[in-house]
Amino acid sequence: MIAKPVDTKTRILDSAEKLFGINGFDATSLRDITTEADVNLAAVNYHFQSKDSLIEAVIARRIEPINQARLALLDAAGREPTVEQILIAYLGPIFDKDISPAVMAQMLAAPDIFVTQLYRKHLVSIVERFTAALRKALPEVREVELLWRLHFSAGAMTNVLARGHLLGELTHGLCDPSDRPAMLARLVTFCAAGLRATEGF
Amino acid sequence: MIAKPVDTKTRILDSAEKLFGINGFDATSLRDITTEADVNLAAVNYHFQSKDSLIEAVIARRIEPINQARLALLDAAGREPTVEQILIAYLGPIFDKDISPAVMAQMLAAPDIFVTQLYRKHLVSIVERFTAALRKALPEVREVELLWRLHFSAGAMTNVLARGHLLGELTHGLCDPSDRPAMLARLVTFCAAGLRATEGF
DNA sequence: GTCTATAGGTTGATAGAC
DNA sequence: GTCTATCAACCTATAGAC
Repeated sequence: MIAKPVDTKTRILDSAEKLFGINGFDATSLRDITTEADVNLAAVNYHFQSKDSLIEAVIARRIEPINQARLALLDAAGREPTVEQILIAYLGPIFDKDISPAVMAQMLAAPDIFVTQLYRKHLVSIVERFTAALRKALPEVREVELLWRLHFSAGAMTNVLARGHLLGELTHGLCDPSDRPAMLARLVTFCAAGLRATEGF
Repeated sequence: MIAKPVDTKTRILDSAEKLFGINGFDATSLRDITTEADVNLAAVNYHFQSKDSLIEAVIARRIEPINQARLALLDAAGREPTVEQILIAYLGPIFDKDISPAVMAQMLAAPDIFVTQLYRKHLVSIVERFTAALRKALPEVREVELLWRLHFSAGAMTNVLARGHLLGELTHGLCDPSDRPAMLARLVTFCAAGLRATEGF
């Protein structure tokens, strides 16, 4: 079997994704990326014009297939999906795809303008679809509460993507972050309970 | 009333905290900080030796009073605190103190070594105390589950600290992130329900 | 303690040969 | 498309005068 040759552009994207995830966008220089990818420094500007555009490209390459998978799962759950089905449709693809979770996490700390831009470009329509589904599944939860709780859920998801791998270490092996399906199940259980919570305590 | 003069060291810490929160650790240069603080560039190295030590100092200055407030609240809740009381003791001080939430969020995206170090230095003993309290309040939840759910809760908290202010904008004003007590109450309700969730679905 | 000046190194981006 | 070479700007950290 002959290894398929990978073109320069893809090699840059792969290396950038890897290094961005480890060290962040700012701390990763174009030189780091081109060295890792074993391509020439000038190639990155030839293919992506600027570092900012490269960051955008790294994210866009992963987020679009994930969004497609999300909608497909939501549709497959039928006309009246449960809270759990909705959460699995939203969260599952992120855990499935060979996305670099760390890159997603880096976005959390990126400047507001950058995050807002990405949200509007890649996420707003998805979030609207899923919010609508949840609204229907949880008619007893007021709209404001629902939106806040979605925000909390997104945070739980991001944190587990960003730092899940440390949890194994910090709990002396008791928690196993490499078991992705189990992690997803736990996250869904947690968020579903939070979304369904009764107000006031 | 005469304004209290603020010394150089404090001015550097204040400016660093502000700028780190907005642009992150890497993207903020010592020049940015000294310009904002209106002090000389060399002063930062005189007072803090290096940029890394400055980052450490910025975080340590805030985290220690918070941890003290946390333990005080936990103690004040008595010998058998409820899940809600425990959560309020842990989460409340972060929302109270005039900490820069954004700086806390930046830590989330920092390199693993840095995060692990900070965790071990400032958080591990606190987390142990709170985990023990929760274990007692939730005897029906297995240890592994509890640890995972704490991780989820921490994520929800961090996300709301880091990006809560965007939620107002993104929900067209429906959610109001400036109402901190309401935000805390919602977060506590959400996490408490998640922590108490029944396994399997 | 505070300053100026600068060393010594990195960065993103580009010009121009092949 | 890919390379080398280089620019101009920026960075952290420090030496040494006051």
